[in-house]
Order: sequence, then structure tokens, then C-alpha cells
Amino acid sequence: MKEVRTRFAPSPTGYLHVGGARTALFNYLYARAQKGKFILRIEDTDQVRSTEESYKQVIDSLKWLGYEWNEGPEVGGPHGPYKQSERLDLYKNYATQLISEKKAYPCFCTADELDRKKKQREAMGLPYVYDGKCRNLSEAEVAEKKAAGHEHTVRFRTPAKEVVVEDIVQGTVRFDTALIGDFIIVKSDGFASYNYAVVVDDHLMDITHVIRGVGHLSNTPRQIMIYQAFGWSEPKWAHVSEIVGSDHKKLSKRHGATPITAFRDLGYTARAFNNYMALLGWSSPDGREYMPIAEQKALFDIARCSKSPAMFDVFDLAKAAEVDLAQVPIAELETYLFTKSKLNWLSNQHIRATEDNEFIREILPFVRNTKVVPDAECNENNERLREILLSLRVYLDTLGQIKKYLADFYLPFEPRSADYVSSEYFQAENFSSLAKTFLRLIEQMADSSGGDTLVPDKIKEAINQVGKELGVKGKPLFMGLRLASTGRLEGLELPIYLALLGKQRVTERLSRMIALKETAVPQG
RNA sequence: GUCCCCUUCGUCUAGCGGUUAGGACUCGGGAUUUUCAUUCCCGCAACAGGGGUUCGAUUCCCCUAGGGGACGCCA
Repeated sequence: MKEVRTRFAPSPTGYLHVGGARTALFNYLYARAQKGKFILRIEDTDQVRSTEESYKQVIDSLKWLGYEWNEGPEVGGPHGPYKQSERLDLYKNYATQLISEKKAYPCFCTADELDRKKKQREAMGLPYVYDGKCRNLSEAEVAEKKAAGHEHTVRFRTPAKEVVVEDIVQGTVRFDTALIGDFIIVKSDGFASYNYAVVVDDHLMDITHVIRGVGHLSNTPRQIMIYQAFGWSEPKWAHVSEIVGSDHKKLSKRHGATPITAFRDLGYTARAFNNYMALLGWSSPDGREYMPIAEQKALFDIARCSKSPAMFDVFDLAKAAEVDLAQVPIAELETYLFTKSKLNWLSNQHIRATEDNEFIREILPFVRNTKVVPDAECNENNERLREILLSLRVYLDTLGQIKKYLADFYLPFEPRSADYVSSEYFQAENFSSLAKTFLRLIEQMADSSGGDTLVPDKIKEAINQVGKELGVKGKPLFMGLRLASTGRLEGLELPIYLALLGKQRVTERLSRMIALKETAVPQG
């Protein structure tokens, strides 16, 4: 059987967002599932809007997502070049062929003229189709206009018929070409238009499956006609559902057309983000949702893709109203995320599943970014930092969230009244004695082991010791000591928490809490 | 306006003529965790509406409503 070849063909006229990224993912996954090739092609025939900066950003996003292309920019391949702007001669030659076969013709209508006609039709409530003014120009007329220096485009001579699109996702869809008319395949600047260039490229690059958003379905009959004009066999079509924002509308800047790089900067792993995107319009045969990409590569099939649009539901619209989510800085963007989204849940699952060293390596840049941990301590070999990060990982939906937790371990202790004033454990009569006894034991512990190190097992013993000495047990004992030694009502398992804080910080907190208690409840 | 597509719990979805309409996230309740989180149970929650076809429609057909897309010298 013929090798499957898919492609992703972005135009460098903006950044990559979920819509495009998901299309790239599906192409990539399908190629891998079929043991085929994934090709990247840059469609930069729009001279006005294409930019180098945008190109770099798109490539950057694709690399982060991990879609290794077998052929394309940077890696090359036997069907290059992979930028349309470098394939101009190809388009020109094939266009010449079509013209000589009378399947296409030069058109000298000006943009203004066409615009006027279009507006007239619209005013009458009629659909606009090119009227064919230049369709039957004689060779002499053409030569004359060219000689006179008139600019021209090249139009495809659309035959009157019905074009049938056989689509893997959409099924059989029929189009009447009368509604299409003679469309432009070469622009007056000499560049190929999209519908024409894709066909030439897809054919020459031997693309077997065209997987893209349904938005392109109505372009497909035009492309099929071109395949037929050349006598080329068409690829298999697969038009997958579009992705909509939380407002049920097409992804707009306000509602979710956020650059992929923003999610990277927020601290989502590419693994989690890919997992989430794969679920937008596709489902695994056995219904599993949390899935390493390796399994997606094995299981993915366009035949299991849904026709109905999927919602990219990760933003809290109530909070994000009136905000351009594509523009806000990362720190602010975070506040507009729906914290209980499936994306976050998946992200947390992936963070937990990450191998320890890998996890540390990935999170370190985010740790540095907090500026909370001294630069000198920000390295993979720092045992204490390592322990802290590893203990905290279950709490993280994104790597960026680490900043919420790190201050407690690295910054000077700040008691929060909300944690203790109305707490029954703080109000308890024995709070002070609990704290003092614990403080004494902790200090002794430090004496015997030396340095700042606390050992979880020893702390456990000390807790029991406090209970025995004061005749306290159960919740009052544990919660009282938690509050007294950490100043917090929540957190890691106490012995581990304290060991990670270290002797110095624990004794300091105990003293502070004792002082607070004494100010709050004067002697007597 | 014309053409095309879509419509199952709030969200992602399974389903491809006969199911108590299943799962996941969220939410609610409970158990465990002497804290929060985790984990584990239990629960709430859907076939857009109306006509057909059929012994039987979530599933097939038509209409309506809602949504999306195309109708570019943009891709």
C-alpha cells in the first residue's frame, strides 16, 4: 500500500493558535499512526501579510508542540522547496500549460471594476460570480492588452457540472460549479492563489491525505476541478470540525484564539496540551482520555473524528469579558483561565506522571522566573529545592503555578490572620503550651543532629511526645501543632512539611505564633 | 441573499434501528487522609423542536429553529 503523506500548511500571517495547532496535530498523528510522513509547508503567497516574524513564531510553536516534520523548512526533503514563495516558477509553468490547453485564461478586469460589479450584485441580493468578461478574448486581444501594459490575472475556466467531494469525515458532499464561476489561479502580482498553489504543491509533494478544518470544504470543489484539469488523481479529503470559543462562536481573539506560546509560557506541558487538543473532535476507541502522545500516535484515526464543532473551553468568560485574550500579558491571562477545566485536570495528570528528573528540569525555568528562590539555589542538584518541588507537584495544574507555593518555603514568614484568628486551634487554651513544648523538642532535635536539618521520623516522634506530655491527642494535637509550627491551616503532610522548611524556619514560626497568641490573649 | 455543514448531560464525547442512552471534566454527597489537596465510592445532569419511514427511532428522511463556514487578486 502507498505510504501515507500528510501535511500542515500554515500561512505566516499571524501566530499559531489552537485552531491551527489542532489541525497540525491531527495531520501529525495520522501520519504517525499510519507509519507515514508528515510534511510542513509554508504558504506565504500573500506578499502583503506574510512576515518573517510570524514565520518564526509558527515554527517555534510547532517545535514546542513536538510535531517533528519529516520534510519541510529546516529539514529539507526530496519535494522541496517547502515555502511557496520559492516555488513560483512551478506555478507559472503549470499555469502556462493550463492556458495553452484553454483550461485557463488571462483576465484583464481590474480590481476596481470587479469590486463595483460585486457590490451591485450584493445590492440586488444576488450571489456574486465572475461574469466571464475575459473568458473568450481572442489571442490578438490578449496580445494587444499585454502590449499595452495592462496587468492581468489568470482565471480557471470552470466547467459547468456537479463536483462531488468524497470526504472521510463529512461524507459525500455535492457542489454546483455554476455557483463558483471562473476563479483566479494567478494573481496580478504573478503569485499563485491559494486554491491553485495547494493543488500543485499537494500533487508534487505526493500528499495522500488532506486533513484540514471544514472551512476549506467549500474550496475543495475548486481544487478538485484543478486536479481534473491536470489529469492528476486527488488525495483523500478529511475536513474536521472547526473549534469554537466558549461563546459558541468561531475562535476569536477575544474568546480563545490565544497564541500557543501563551500556554507554553503559562506552564502547560506540550504533552498535556496535545492530549487536550486531540480530544477536541476525536475520541479514542476505548474512551480513554488521559493518554500519552505515544498512544495517540498509535490509536489516532480520522475516521473517528466528529463533524460537530468542539468548544475550546478553558477561559472564564465572565471574568474575561471585554478583554482581548490574545494580547494580555501571561500573568494576567492566568487569571482568566477556568481553573477547573479539563485542560487543567489533564495537565495535572501529566505533571504527576512525569519522571522525577524530567519534571525538575521542566519546572526549573518557572522556578527561576518566580525570583523567590535565589539564583544560586536554582539547579537540578539542589536537594532541598528538589524535595520541595517533588512534594508540591500533585498540587500543580501548570508548572507556572509553582510560584503560589514557593514563597512559603523561601520568603520570610508572614502570618496571615485569616489562618489563625478565628481558628479553634489558635483559640484553644493550650495553644501556647503546645507550641512551647514542640519548640523545645525541635530545638533539642537540632542540637543532636546539628545544622538546619529536620528528619520527618523524628518530627513524628516529637508530635507524639507533645501529646503525651500535655495529654492531648487527635485533631487538636495535630492541627494545633500544624498551626503553631507553620502558621498555616493547610499544606503538606506535617512531618514532611516541617522537614522541608528546616529547623530555623520552624523554630522561628513557632516563636512568632507563640508571640501572636500572647498578644491576642493577655496574661491572666 | 445563495450554497454547504453541524445540533446527545454545563463542557469533551460514546452510540452507527431494539441500551436502565455509557464514559471523562465540572458540580453535590460520603469514606479514607488526625489539614488542604490527593485517592476511593455514590449521586445530579442530555438525544434542539415538529412531522414522517418502521413492529420499533438518539440512530434513516423532510421541515423549522439555532450555530458555523463559503461565496476574495486571504489562506
